[in-house]
Amino acid sequence: MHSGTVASRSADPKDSRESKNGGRPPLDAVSLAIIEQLQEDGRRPYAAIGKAVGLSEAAVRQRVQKLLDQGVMQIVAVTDPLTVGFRRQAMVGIHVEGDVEAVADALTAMDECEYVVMTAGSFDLMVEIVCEDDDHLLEVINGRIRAVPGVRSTESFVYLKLKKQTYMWGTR
Amino acid sequence: MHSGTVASRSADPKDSRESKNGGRPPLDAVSLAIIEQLQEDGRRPYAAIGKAVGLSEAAVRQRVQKLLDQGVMQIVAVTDPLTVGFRRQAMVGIHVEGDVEAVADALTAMDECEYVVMTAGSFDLMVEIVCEDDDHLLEVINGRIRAVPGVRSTESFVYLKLKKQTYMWGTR
DNA sequence: GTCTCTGCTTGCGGATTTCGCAGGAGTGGG
DNA sequence: CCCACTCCTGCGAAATCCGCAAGCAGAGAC
Repeated sequence: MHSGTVASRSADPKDSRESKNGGRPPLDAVSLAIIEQLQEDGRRPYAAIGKAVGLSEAAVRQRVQKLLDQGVMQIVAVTDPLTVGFRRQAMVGIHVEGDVEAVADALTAMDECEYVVMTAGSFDLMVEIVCEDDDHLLEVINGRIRAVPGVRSTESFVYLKLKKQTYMWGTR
Repeated sequence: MHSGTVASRSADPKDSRESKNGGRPPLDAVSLAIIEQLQEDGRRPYAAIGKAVGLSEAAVRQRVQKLLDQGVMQIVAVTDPLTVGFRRQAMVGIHVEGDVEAVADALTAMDECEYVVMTAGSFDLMVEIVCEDDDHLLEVINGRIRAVPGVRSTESFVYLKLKKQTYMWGTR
């Protein structure tokens, strides 16, 4: 029902330059503040957020709902995978020949790829892999990733220890 | 109050091999299921989670609280930084001489480092940097990171486009 | 000017959820 | 056996969520 609002926006000719990253105006200052609140505590009640950002409870509720619908943010539990039983993680740098985006899409479709980003530098693509054990990791990297058409070569960086993991941009 | 529980556990001699990653038994199956639920929706009510994992509402609440207190998981809003006004991101690979962990700690203390991990491979450390613009990025990488004692050299991979970002391990 | 659209506010009530606390069951130590 | 500890359940009271309605203000379009 809320998505109807978004759809009507897309129909607006002025929004034709809308791309996948979301061609919407960078983001309102108040919404930023709301996101900050939820980055500190994803379960913080709407009333408390409203008090913090200077909005009514209902307004906060509407904004949060829209932000979620639009995919601008998501409220989720995050963990250190090592703690949750995934014993092998790695960052993999990839050299691509041909269409980088196509390769990225193929990797995105893999469950074990938790993070996929196109980069400038000596790698065209960097992906983070989450696996249960060494065999699994080997199978994913040497079996599946290298099998993707366009992947010229890969370089792996197995995780030894996760030192920091935050989601607090804007909170500074 | 709940932290007291943790402290008493630490006092147990059997837990002496407890390290920073948390020397606790890999994690209960039920807790795993709870985390899965919260990875799908960080605001899902305790009663609904309880129904899904076969526990009472109160029990789920206690478990979640403990998981949060222990730092096993956190419930937060996550966004694509590009959407939120941070226009420059980069992964930085670092070669270290001397104590890798000390360097990692120094980088962890920097606000702009969102992600710090010790790796095996041609880099000793990989860190993800979130900045507002090119100047900021330059200052962080060439000014601050390289100034950390023990950093021998760095290699940067500027983000062009974030293709995937999930937090759904265990959901497969 | 008027009309319309969008977004915020206030207020409301009912359903739902959160939260604290009083037990009860199971375990391991002395 | 008893104690201490952990984990669970059940149950009210308080707070929160959620939908809805009416009113208002600003921005455009015409």
